[in-house]
Amino acid sequence: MNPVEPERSNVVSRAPGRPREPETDQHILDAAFRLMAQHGYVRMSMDAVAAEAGVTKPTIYRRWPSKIELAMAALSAYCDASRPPVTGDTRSDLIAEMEHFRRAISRPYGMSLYGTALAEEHETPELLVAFREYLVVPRRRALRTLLNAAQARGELRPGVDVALVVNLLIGAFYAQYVAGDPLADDWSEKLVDTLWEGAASTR
Amino acid sequence: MNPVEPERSNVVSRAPGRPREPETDQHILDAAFRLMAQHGYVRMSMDAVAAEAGVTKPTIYRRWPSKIELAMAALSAYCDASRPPVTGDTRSDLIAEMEHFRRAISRPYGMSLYGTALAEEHETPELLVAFREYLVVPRRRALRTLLNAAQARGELRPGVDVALVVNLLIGAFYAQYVAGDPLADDWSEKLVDTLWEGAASTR
DNA sequence: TTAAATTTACTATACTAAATGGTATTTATT
DNA sequence: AATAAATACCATTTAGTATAGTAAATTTAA
Repeated sequence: MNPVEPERSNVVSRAPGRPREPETDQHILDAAFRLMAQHGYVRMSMDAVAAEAGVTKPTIYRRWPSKIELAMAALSAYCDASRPPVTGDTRSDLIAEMEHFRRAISRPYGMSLYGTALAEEHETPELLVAFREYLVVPRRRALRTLLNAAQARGELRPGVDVALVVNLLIGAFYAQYVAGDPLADDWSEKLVDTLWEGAASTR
Repeated sequence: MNPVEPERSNVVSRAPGRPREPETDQHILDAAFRLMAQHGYVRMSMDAVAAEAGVTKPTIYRRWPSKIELAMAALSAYCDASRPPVTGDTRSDLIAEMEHFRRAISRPYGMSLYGTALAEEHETPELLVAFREYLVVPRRRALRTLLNAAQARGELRPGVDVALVVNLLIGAFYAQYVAGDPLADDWSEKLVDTLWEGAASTR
């Protein structure tokens, strides 16, 4: 997933020859990510990536052997490991995590990446695999950890499937977006509370 | 959204000239829908549609003026108005509707269409608009109707946002699919029950 | 110490082969 | 005569490559 490193005969001493421009890797990855989110994988052209990164095409191909490799590297590089801190209060921790998610998909083109990853499922399955690994799994794992802790503290109704609750939480955002409705500021709070208390009026 | 009809000076008498092949419209729409679902809108080529429909490109362009118009027509034609019957039992009606949905996105390429519609949000926004109108809105409306009736019967906890419950129900499928996990046969039932009773152990 | 040789990175440009949306022209059918 | 359909075509775009020359680093030799 990382750029192809030039061979080195000696680990300590610098390799001979002109060293790579140090900032170029990131410029290319940023451009690729942005163009893929905005236009989709198919419409992300290598010419456009080169132009936006301020380099030429051979400079890209020196680092990544193909368009799909570049796209996967861009997803990997974007992978946002920063998560909201865990306090131990289940409700506020869930809301914080969902707010983090809401802001992510409220960014410009924040949801389009989901689209192109799903759309490429059959043509370019590696893209969906990478997308899941770098952008989907980390958030799901964080939510699962929160809910497992709540379950250990006896805060969950017996028999509740934690994975299903994760799907309910995350999916509600997808559904709202797919429907074309806006994600209001108090959405995360209402979402967590409704799911926590349930929809039914009687037990 | 319908194919362009040739002008007719007289409603009763037949229009002059060679009549259109009667089944061609549907063949083209079927091919367009299938190819769009399988390969995505960008990769759905007019040549491939023509080949799969057993016609030539000008035959398509006689009916729809452009690729995007054909794609929207294909979505419209696919629009599945058939819904499971409503019995009045909220739980079983919800489960039936969700099972209907589960089967739809479990079909081959059933979810890829969501992907390409989302991916085209900025390049071809008409596609997402049509997708919402023909494939998203009908299902959401059916669920909303079910839940409104339940609410009128006092079956919902006071203050519950019906639109939010719709998002929770539908979105859970999306989230499961995006995560790459299979949609088991008892999914709809577990989903409805979990959401109905809530996740919390105490009131 | 210094200059040349070597090695690698980068730019610029052109190119290929294939695919694509759309059309002008011709032929077939009623 | 009038319309539908088929053939052949066009202009453009695209991923990827090839070539020629320049820039920046190290290695080697005088």
